Amino acid sequence: MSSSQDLPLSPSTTPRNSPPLPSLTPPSPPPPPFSLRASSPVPSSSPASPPPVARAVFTRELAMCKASKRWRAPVSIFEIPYPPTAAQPGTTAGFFEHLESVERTVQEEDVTDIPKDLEQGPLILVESLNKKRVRARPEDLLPPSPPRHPPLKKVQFALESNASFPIKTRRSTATTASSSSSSSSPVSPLSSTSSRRAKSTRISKKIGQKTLDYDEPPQDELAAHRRAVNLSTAVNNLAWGDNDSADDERSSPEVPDNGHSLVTPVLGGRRPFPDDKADLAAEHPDQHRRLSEGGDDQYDLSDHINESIRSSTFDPGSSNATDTSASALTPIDNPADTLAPVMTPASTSSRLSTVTTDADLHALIATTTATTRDKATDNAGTTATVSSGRSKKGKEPVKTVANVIGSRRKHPSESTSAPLRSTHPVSSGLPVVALDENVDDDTVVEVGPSHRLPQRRSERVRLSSTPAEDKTQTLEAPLTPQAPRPLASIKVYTIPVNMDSMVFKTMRARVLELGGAWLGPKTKVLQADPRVKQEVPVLDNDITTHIVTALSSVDAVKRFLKVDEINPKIAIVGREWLSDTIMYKRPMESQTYAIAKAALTDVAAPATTDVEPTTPSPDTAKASTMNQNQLSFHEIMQGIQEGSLDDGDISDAPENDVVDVSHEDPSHEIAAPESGENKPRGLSADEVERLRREKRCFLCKEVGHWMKNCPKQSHGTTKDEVLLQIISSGKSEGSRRKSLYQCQSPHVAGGKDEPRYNGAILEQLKILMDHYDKVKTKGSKEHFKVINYRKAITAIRALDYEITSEEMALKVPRVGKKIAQKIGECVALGKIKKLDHLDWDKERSRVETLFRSVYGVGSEMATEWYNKGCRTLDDLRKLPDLTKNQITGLKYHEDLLKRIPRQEVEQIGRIVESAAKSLHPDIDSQVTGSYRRGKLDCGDVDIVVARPNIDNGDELFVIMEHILKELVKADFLVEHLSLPVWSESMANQPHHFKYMGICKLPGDDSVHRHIDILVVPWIHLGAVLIYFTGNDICNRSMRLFASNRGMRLSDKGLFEGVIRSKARKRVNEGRWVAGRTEREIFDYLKIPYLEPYEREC
DNA sequence: AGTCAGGTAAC
DNA sequence: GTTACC
DNA sequence: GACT
Ligand SMILES: O=c1ccn([C@H]2C[C@H](O)[C@@H](COP(=O)(O)OP(=O)(O)OP(=O)(O)O)O2)c(=O)[nH]1
Ligand SMILES: [Mg+2]
Repeated sequence: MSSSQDLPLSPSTTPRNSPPLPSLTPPSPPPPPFSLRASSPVPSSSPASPPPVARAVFTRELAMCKASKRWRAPVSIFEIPYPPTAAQPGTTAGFFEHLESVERTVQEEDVTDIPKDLEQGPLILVESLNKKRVRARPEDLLPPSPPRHPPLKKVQFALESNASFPIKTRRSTATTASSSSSSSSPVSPLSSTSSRRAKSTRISKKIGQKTLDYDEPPQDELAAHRRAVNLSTAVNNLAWGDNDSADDERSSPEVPDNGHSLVTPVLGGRRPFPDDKADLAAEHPDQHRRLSEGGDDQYDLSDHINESIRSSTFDPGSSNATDTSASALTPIDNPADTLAPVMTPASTSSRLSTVTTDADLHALIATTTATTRDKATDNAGTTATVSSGRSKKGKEPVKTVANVIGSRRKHPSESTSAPLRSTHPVSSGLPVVALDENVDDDTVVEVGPSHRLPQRRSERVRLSSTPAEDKTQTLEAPLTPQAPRPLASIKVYTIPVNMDSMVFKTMRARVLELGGAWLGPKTKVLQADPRVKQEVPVLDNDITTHIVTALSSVDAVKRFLKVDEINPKIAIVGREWLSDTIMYKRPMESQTYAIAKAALTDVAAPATTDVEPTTPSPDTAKASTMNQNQLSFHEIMQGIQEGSLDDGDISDAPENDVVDVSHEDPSHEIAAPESGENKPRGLSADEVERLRREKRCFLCKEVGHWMKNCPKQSHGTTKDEVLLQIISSGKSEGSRRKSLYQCQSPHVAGGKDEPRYNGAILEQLKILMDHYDKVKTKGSKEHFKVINYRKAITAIRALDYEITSEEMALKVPRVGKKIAQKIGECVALGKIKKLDHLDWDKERSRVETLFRSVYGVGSEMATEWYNKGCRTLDDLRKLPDLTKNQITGLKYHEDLLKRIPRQEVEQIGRIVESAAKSLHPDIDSQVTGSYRRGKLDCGDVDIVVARPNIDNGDELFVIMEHILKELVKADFLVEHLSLPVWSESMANQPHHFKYMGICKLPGDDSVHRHIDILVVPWIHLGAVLIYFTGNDICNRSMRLFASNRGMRLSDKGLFEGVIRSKARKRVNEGRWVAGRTEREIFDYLKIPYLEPYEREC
């Protein structure tokens, strides 16, 4: 059982000091990147026993914690790091200092090591945090991926599964709205037809608007639109009181429930998968092992729950720990810890995996309720004696819930919708970076030799050299003007429409520098300028090689150029072609970036960013159109009408698709794992390396980043960071790390007190900040002012000493002249002068703050409404133009303002998890957000869901759909704030689905809670965890850090080779380089790994 | 003087 | 394109 | 408002 040996420690699990490099580990079968549910080495803690290494870490950190006086054994580990109110002292400074120190490290090494590597060819130097170096092949840097075959299998399997999941008969009636009180679920089965989706889009909109009149709402109307109603509509109506109970009856039965049939005797090693995906599991046993082994037997549900509660010590700390199963299986070392009512990752996940039926889910909810109540009785947070404890109070509710559930459950056979079809060929591609395959070979670039340019040389171009020569470029001599002219063969005509002017300008500059010719407009005229069209240069059909545009169709291009025909030899490509061409310094293969011939819909809007990389097939246009039609989750579920594409979609040559997918994926901005790289496949390893180097130089030279980066890399870090480091290291002796733990000890007792220093200062600065926040958040400057106040406040809060003078304050990172002065006043006079002459309208700020506390109401509307005379929430409720979210925000205003105790967060987490697992036991979930950072209470519940090795949108959407359906059915989700959207283009690509809504645990006295659920691709999990764990300031800092190095960090991963205009606006996508695990990203950025609790910046 | 993250959904 | 939110 |  204990499979600790199976789990190569994932990078993330390992302590900072530990060596293992993630990417290098995996031999053939990629190791399970990690488990969502990481239990980890958090500072104190002695959760379930972790694998050896992790254990060592535990021990070490535990020792540190104990060293700090305040350590208390039996308490939840989170209480230690987190004082109730304040973030731990030292954290802030620590974070920045952290980045700062990283910068140094990077510089030193980059300069010396990299060159060396280059000489050695294909190898790329990778440095682990602990300075341990390892050489890895480029592909090792990429997500380990499964090989060429698996992907194929995946696809095929998807197809098969489709067959096995016959599309449910979509009883449109299911869409009906029901009263919230009623138990039925409004959710209807999912329809998988693509065409339907397309159609439904519009319908839903209509309906959506209609729902706004919920007050007087014509049930008839609802009935009329029944088929088209989407989930949100239904639910909202339901919540608002509209109801159609009759539907309940109908819909429930009709909804087939796969969950049921899927249930399989769980566990026991490689149990077969419930569905057709079994073979997939077989292929990647590792990935499935974790959960499979989690529990060998079916547990009694209540036992699971109790167990998880009892034994839990959910360690939010570790990120993608792979030791999940290990910890799950290992006995708990310290019984005392088990008292903490924290969710145990391991135990929970493994055990919950047995929860596969509705009944189980409901039972879980019921049990949860009981548990909750018991705990409420208990001293929160300490003991959760579920078994005996929950008797009276607990039972009653449970029963009730159970009954309800029971009735509802009678239609367990409803099924989850069939997996969405992923086979559509057209949908498989997105802007492709033509690197895969042999770029060199296909050379093709239609640019056609025929139009080889004469000598129309662009400005500063020098003699050209082949791209290959570029490789000579080194850090030392990066930007020689005599650079080669790799783009000498192209003459581009770029249409500025839908492009940012700075981006346009930057692209032009790059093209000229690289030897290309620029035939179109030299600048982008402001849209407002009506003359824009008149200034468009005439298209030269003879010499132009490429037309670059953000327009969505060739027809649109013709219209813009005012021409009837365009020389077929001219490649009409999306702007991605140009940015990639610039990035790689070689003409990309045009076809990949070709735009649609014609748009079916005239909506040629935002095609800008993602031009369909369609192949010149007739389907192209269709595909792009379809992409524009996004359907809400709901619409799909209902499978509204019949669109014809449906069949075509499904029947589309599966085999070809399979093949295509495996090969095309790499082209996606987020390279498929198997592609081996996001790096150009057709390029030799050294060329790849060269590109990497060039990127730096490139950036430096052109964009201006280089100037900043270069210096940084060569000498110092940015001032901010250096300063911080010096300061922080100077003042609080023992490294920040230490301070981190140190801070935990002093004041942090579990209680509520906030034993922090500088209380008066913090309080007054907060008032000022709030003031500025109210005044006008958007006026650009005020916005950042508020952010900086927040940073300063957080930094001060993290201090472990009292500030006694202005000078002293000035030394604190992120406290500048002005704030230091204010602090000086505060310590000297007891009050910040400014507070006295704030000429602000106190009433206004009070009211606007109140308004803004309503979900969906921001500063703009708050101000507007105040100006209109509104003063109370009731005034707002009467407004006619409220959005749906504002309506629900008002409806649950009181509840939503309440903080959520960790314990409740865990309960909610378990419910969502069980819903997810009821579809597939190996689906994993983790509560992130402030919970994972260890906060004692949270503003909402943030949950991430993923399934090992599942990356494509279609499959993920099914998971999301299933979860929502189950939770709505269980009356757990009572209102939707934002629903996941589906479009055909997501099918074969990684895609994130986000749900935001309001949930409520069973029980009359339970509070409505805001919940966010993300269902994400496995390969993006690390990036998502970083993003969703936050905090926001930490995210922004890391992103800025990446940005300063020509990279980009988002929830999709870490990208390199990102080009930005002078205004710092991004010009291209960049190449995906990391994202599977958190550690992978930290490593690539060369930032020492930060545990979640260290991310409270 | 210019930067201050990057993304999504809803309208 | 704006607003609000993560 | 802090920092480059
Ligand atoms: O502007 C933002 C807001 C949030 N996030 C990320 C970080 C954050 O941790 C996570 C979840 O957001 P949420 O609003 O739930 O914040 P939280 O950190 O979980 O705090 P709270 O306790 O208020 O939920 O999303 C961002 O990246 N940028
Ligand atoms: Mg949160």
